[in-house]
Amino acid sequence: MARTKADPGKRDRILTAAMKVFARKGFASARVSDVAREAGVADGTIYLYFASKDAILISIFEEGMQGVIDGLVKGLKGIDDPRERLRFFCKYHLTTVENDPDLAEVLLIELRFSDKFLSEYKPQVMLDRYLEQLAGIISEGQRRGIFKREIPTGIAMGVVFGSLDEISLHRVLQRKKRAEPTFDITAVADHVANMLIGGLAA
Amino acid sequence: MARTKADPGKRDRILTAAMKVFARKGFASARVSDVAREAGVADGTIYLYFASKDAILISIFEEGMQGVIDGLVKGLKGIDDPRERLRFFCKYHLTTVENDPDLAEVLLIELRFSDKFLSEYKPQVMLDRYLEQLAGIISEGQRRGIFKREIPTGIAMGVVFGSLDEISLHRVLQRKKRAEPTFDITAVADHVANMLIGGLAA
Amino acid sequence: MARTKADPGKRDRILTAAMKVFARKGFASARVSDVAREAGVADGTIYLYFASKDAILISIFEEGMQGVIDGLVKGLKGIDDPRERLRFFCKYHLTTVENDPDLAEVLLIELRFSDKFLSEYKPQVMLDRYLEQLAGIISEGQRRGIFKREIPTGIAMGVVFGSLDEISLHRVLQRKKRAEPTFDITAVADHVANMLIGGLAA
Amino acid sequence: MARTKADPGKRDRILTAAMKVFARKGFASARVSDVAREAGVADGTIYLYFASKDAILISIFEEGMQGVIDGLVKGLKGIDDPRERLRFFCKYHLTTVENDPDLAEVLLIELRFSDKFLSEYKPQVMLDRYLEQLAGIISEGQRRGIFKREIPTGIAMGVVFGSLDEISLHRVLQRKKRAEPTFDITAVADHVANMLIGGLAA
DNA sequence: AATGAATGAGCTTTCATTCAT
DNA sequence: AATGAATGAAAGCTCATTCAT
Repeated sequence: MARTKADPGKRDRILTAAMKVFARKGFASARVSDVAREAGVADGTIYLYFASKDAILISIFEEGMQGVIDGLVKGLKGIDDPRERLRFFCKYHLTTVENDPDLAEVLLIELRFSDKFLSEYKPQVMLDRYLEQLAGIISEGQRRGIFKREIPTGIAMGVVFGSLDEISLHRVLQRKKRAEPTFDITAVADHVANMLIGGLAA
Repeated sequence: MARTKADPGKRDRILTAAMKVFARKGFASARVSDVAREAGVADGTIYLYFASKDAILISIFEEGMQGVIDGLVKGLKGIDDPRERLRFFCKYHLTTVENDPDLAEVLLIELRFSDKFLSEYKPQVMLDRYLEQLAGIISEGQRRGIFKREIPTGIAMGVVFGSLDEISLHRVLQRKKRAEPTFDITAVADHVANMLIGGLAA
Repeated sequence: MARTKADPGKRDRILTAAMKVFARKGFASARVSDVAREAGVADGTIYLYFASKDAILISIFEEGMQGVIDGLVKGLKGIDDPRERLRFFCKYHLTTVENDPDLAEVLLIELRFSDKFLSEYKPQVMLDRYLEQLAGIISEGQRRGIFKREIPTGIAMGVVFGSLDEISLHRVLQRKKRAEPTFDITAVADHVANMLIGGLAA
Repeated sequence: MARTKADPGKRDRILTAAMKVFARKGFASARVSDVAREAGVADGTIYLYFASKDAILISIFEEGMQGVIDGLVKGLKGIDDPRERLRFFCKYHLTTVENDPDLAEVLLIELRFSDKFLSEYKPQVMLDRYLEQLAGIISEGQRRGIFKREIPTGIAMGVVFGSLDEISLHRVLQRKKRAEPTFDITAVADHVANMLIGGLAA
């Protein structure tokens, strides 16, 4: 029952394969045997490392988000100005998506809607830990009088996160159509950050 | 075979039921018999009005988006100032989602990712018609020197649409958890519009 | 329950339509609604004249075979020489198939194998009444010393009926491929009769 | 997906079971689950060896006819006199049917009418390869002046094949009614061959 | 530990039959 | 008598999961 000490490299290979397959076909339409083929293992082997198809998705959520959050927290250390912290958040989000689009797609899409088919799992929890960081940046900026106080923090968070999400997603989808992106991702991040900082500036 | 002159009310009932069910469980996880039960008809009846499960989803896309676009275009008529046009876009988007959250959820989620399981259907086309309106608002504002010219239109669109999408989605998800929304939707729309206009203002 | 005095012309139209449809697609693959459309009536109307899809097939069997047998018996009246009676049998069989290929196809194919899907119906009964005539011709010829006595009557019947059946079927299938038949049907009948009479002649 | 190196015995067991079931109920009325039960496997297992229900039937056609044709060709080797070749053809046909009546029934019945429900498959091709052998026997006999030249070869073929087909079928159907056959099959073959040779003899 | 053939529940879809109009 | 929309019981097929090897 997936409580095993087996080759940890194999567990990772399955997880990576699953990201790729779930990103390509969507979780519900992906088959376990697709994941197995992609990982180069037999169907049954999957079940030595994961209890079910759902469990694979959940592992991607937990471990993927954890990695993303860790990187974010580390990057924010040492930046003080809320404007620069916000700019970093934008850059971090967009480059992370750019660098691991399969993980990004699963996190951005499947994670958010997984409550539709995953009963008993609260995916929001991991996402909230990510958003907490953003909440901190904005509310601190407001406290310091750098960001407008009249805009409710939750709404500002929605604008920031939504912008990044949409732009990430757009690039991911473009990439699938093999379209060459018009702008370099850091240029995009600066434009977005400028616009958001402009909108928030007191 | 959808070759029927029958009770158009029944076709609508099926479509409405399908929206509800697809919104609740996601298209891939929803069963045709769920839709039938929700609509109060027999499973087979569905197939008198729609050729397949996919065809139901596509009808929701086409007819739903068409209604949304028509309403938007009509509402924008008579507004001249790009700032006010943008504000109207925000309000329209958010109230539309608020008023028909099932339709919104299907359009926002399933429409965008349907290329993963619907072969041969290009959902993006309808969505693009909606986004064209937004593109028009922003580029006209830039032309008139009201909005910053240095921000690429496509990126600004991503920020606007992403913000609205995220906030809509957030409210839809909150509603499912039966949480009382903190703000009235028009208040939210104004905050969002203010922030976006602030970010864009030349 | 199909016990009706309604328009007998309509009953016939349904029967004729059913022959056509069953001939074209086979009984099992034909749909009742195909028959209805071909007959120009509503699906439900079928059930005012026939108790079930099976009942239509059985009616074709019974009424079709009865007509064929009546014509055969009438034609044989007045022919005395067993060789000429056999020749007439061949001609009659082949021209009947040629003139009403839809009926022929249903009788030749579906009737003979209907015990596979029609429980409780003995199709052989009607066919046996037809074959009885052939049995009479052959055994009388043997009795009179015109046909070989050493060949068992049943086997001779099989050869005669099988020949005609195969050739009929072959022509029916050719017709479907819209191939022009090489020989006129009466010429074919004469060749076959000659060969069979030659094989039987004492 | 039939992409398997698995137990070839199982594939054969499914094929044999399918012959039995198709022979008993007809292809169209037989259910895949009937075949599975008869073969002693689960429904899904069928699909590890065959892509569809149709594919099972086609495999029976191809492999069954191939075996029959191979046996015929081998048996005809070494026989020179067209009369003896024809006699062998009769014996071979009738004993083959006698020895594997399920296969025979599927080949004789379903193969010939499969164009009614199998789109895109030309079953006639395999049957024609069998009939080619017969055509060769008859036309060679005619060339040598042993068989009547005035009878068109195609018609003679129809008589020969139809006779054998009818008699085979009759025995198959008798067997189903558990009636004891009156004659040994080789005796029948000799009677038939005598009659046919008599009819053809120059 | 790893395999992959086998399983069978559950899905979409079809179509003979019914029945309110 | 006639209609045809509606029904719902199957049927073919898929695929997550199991388990003998």
